[in-house]
Amino acid sequence: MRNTVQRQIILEAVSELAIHPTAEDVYLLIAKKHPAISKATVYRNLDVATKSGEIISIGVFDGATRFDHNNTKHYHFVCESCKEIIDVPYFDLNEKLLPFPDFSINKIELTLRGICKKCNKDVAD
Amino acid sequence: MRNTVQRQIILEAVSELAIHPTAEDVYLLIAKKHPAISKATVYRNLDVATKSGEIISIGVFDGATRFDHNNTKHYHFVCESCKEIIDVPYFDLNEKLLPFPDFSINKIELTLRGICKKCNKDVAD
DNA sequence: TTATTATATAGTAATCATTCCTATTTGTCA
DNA sequence: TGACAAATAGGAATGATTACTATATAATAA
Repeated sequence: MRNTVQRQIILEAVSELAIHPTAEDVYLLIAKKHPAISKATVYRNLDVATKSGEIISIGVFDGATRFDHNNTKHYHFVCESCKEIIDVPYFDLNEKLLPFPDFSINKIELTLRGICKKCNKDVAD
Repeated sequence: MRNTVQRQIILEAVSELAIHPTAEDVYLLIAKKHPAISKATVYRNLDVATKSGEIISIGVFDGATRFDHNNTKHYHFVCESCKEIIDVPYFDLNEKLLPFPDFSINKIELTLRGICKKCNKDVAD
């Protein structure tokens, strides 16, 4: 894997956006300062970085894949009202998964859906 | 909601396919016996049935949404080798989620990824 | 440092999943 | 049975992503 300028810029953009951007989000942010970087390069680099574990890809809604610069173990909460995706701290599920020895588990994806604190408050107002 | 012939046929196909078919899978199965049913009708009915809770939609990979005739609470395991999607029995996570009172949770989506028993055996051979 | 070479890129076309659109059909209910 | 709103068929349009190809550029060795 070659260390290209584009690759650096793309990964920096994922970190800068922080809040689980789509490939399109990343492309749009980059395009301001680096209009020559093509969308295909953004997609390819996000894919490569996901496979190498530098970032995480999550599929939560709308079809568009989202990317997470936080590559440590954690889960996600999606607010059905404001659509915000909030990181949920990791907790261990080993004991819960003991009853399923047939599955050799490499990865656990947990997505909670509901209403976030802020949106609940809005309703109360 | 009107009870159309197409609707019945589509929901029967989801049950018949059982193993988490895509809209395309459903369409192809139906097309054999009912070539006049359009793909748009398949998509629309799968969407309506998902919203009414008759079936469940899951997004696991490939971009294509998959549908589950089993509309009871349960989780999924995706084999990274054979790509099979296997239902995992429901287990309660309430105690694990107590530390997150800010989230008003309506739905829990848990997807495990790894290698299924059958594929693990194949490697051993 | 320079030449070599294989990999990455830019730009665009193509593909795939899904939704939209509209004339026509068909459940439903009076 | 008739009226009408809702659903359908079929195809066009959209949005996300991948494929393609000529060109550019990291990496490596001389």
